[in-house]
Amino acid sequence: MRPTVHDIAAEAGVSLATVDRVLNDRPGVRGVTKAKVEAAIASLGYVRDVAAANLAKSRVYPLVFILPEGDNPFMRGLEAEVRRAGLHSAIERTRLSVVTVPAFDAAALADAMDAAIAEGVSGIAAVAVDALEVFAAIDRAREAGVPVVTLVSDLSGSGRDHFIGVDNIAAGRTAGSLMGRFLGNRPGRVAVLAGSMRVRDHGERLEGFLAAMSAMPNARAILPVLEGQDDPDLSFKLIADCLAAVPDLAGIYNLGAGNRGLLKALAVRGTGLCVIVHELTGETRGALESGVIDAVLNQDAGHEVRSAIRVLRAKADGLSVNAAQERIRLDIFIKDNLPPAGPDEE
Amino acid sequence: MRPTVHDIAAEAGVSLATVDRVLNDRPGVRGVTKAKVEAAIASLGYVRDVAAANLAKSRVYPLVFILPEGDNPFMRGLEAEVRRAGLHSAIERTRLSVVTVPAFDAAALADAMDAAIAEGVSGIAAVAVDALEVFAAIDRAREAGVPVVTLVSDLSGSGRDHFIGVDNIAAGRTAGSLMGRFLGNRPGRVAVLAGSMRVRDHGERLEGFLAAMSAMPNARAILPVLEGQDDPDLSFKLIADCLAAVPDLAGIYNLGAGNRGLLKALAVRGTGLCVIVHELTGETRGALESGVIDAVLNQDAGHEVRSAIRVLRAKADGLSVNAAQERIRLDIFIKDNLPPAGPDEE
DNA sequence: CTGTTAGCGCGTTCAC
DNA sequence: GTGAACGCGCTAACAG
Repeated sequence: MRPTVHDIAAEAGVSLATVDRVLNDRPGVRGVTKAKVEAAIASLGYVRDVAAANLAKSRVYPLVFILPEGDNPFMRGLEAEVRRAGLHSAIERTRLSVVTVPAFDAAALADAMDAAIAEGVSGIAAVAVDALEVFAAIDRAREAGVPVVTLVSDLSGSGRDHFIGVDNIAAGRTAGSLMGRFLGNRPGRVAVLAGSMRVRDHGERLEGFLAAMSAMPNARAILPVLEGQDDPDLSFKLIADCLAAVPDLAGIYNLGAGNRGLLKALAVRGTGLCVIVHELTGETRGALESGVIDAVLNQDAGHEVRSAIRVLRAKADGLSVNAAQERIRLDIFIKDNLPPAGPDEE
Repeated sequence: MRPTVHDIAAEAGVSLATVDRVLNDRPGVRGVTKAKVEAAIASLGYVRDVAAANLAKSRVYPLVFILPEGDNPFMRGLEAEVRRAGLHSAIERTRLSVVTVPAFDAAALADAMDAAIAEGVSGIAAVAVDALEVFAAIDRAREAGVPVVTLVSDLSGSGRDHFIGVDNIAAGRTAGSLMGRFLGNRPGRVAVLAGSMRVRDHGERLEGFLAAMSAMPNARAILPVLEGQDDPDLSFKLIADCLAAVPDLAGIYNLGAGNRGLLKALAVRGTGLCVIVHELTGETRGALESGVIDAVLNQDAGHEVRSAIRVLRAKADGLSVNAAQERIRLDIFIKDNLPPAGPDEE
């Protein structure tokens, strides 16, 4: 049996309450007493039983996820993962809720954050929009003692406690590297489709992609970036026009959403191209299987949600997080290592 | 607040003990009473608080991992992950131990399993060797009520409760697909290095690799498989000889261990080759960064260990496991999406 | 067959 | 400053 608070109390010659005060770093303990207790803790190798502690506290953690609304499949997948995690909320003593706001709408995001703070949530996870209103809302949360993590798209430089998502520069590099190798010495230019350069993750991916492509042995021309606003219809039009206008097109990298439009355009005329996109969804999975898409770069939404919950709980309790363990990997999927379809769609 | 056993007792008009008997499916309850309690459980939407239950039981789960000994870096990494998971054993009420046995030694593995059963462990995770002794030992564990999971290399057809590892046929296909695409229309033959065809995972990887290569648009000759017995020295010799004897060698796939020998041989003369190997270790990481290796296929040892623990605990409690959640993914790493080096070495 | 009671390890009033 | 006692949700003795 491992040591309990009783053992420590006995070892240190004090009562349970005093041990508890020392353990939770609360006032009302003399320095000498505290030292005695700490010595006992160290010598016995005590580790607190978190489950029992939570049981005693009977504390619940209301956590809110603020996500962009709309039909972006990745975001809807993220939402589904939050709901799924909510099923386990019982055992984890956490109560999860999702709030959706218009995409790229900084004011709406800030409002949602303020509402959450007012409600007294114990943590906020949000897909950050790069705007001053959001910086300010994060600061207000900080003042209110509510931890904030950014999800998928970061806002470094703000007061957010943690970022949960992939290294987007590395993601772009990975795409460029794969594109270069898959194309080999085949001639032709490459097109890049983005959502909007106004969000950080897209900008970072582009940066990494261009760097990797230019480092390839075979120099290759990259067409000016197409901005599809993550909108399927606009993306379709941009790609269709591009396919018509660029006879020697060799590859396409879509670093944003809007895959549906891209795939629709490729269905018309899209063989022989090297196509690399982000996010494994029902659509991209199908296109990977049928050979229309060559590779999908993915961030696991389920991992991200669970990581956000762990981090927010830890921060709410004032604990430190193991950054290495919370790092989100960039998955490379090709037709052959595609995992079986998940419950929502993956 | 969610309902507790007290609420159920009140709702059903019985005592706590009766509720507990029904919940844990223990005898000594009349059919009518049982039905009443079950109705109350359903109507209140009760879900048991596992943490509290474990606390009350103060049960511990002694789990044993049986791994091949020797300097196979992947296996040592697995062992390190078990030790790391052991640090959390406190909170999970699990006591982890590792036993190493000579690699490919079925009798030693069977003995270790019998010893574990005799010790009264509540679960066994083992890297399976494909032999009758092991089948028999698994059956004995089953009779003793001790759940068994196979790790990394499966033994389907045996009585093992679960397999934790990657789909090795898909892994081979993935390697073949990447090899084919990376080589493109470059001419040359491809060599395959294996440990031993006597273990299932190696056989399955080869099968997948050959299938994928033959499905490529450019037909390419594959040299006869080299069996390095997962031994660095033998692997070195085989590859060095191959490099000398095959002037038009274009690529090498190592589907087993022994990467150290392979890398040593490549250091002598190994530029311009497409090299794909398994398992991300300190060695393969370095070779990936320096460009000697083009891709590493990996199974996350940490995930595997944690999955094994979850599955064994569930089986020990007679619970069902969510197979989809426990599936181990095949990671593809290239230079650009390499995660930061982990605590042990990755 | 069913109910009572005493903890599991910890946090938290309250008194002293 | 410090300590005793109760309860979190559940299980397991022991009565009845």
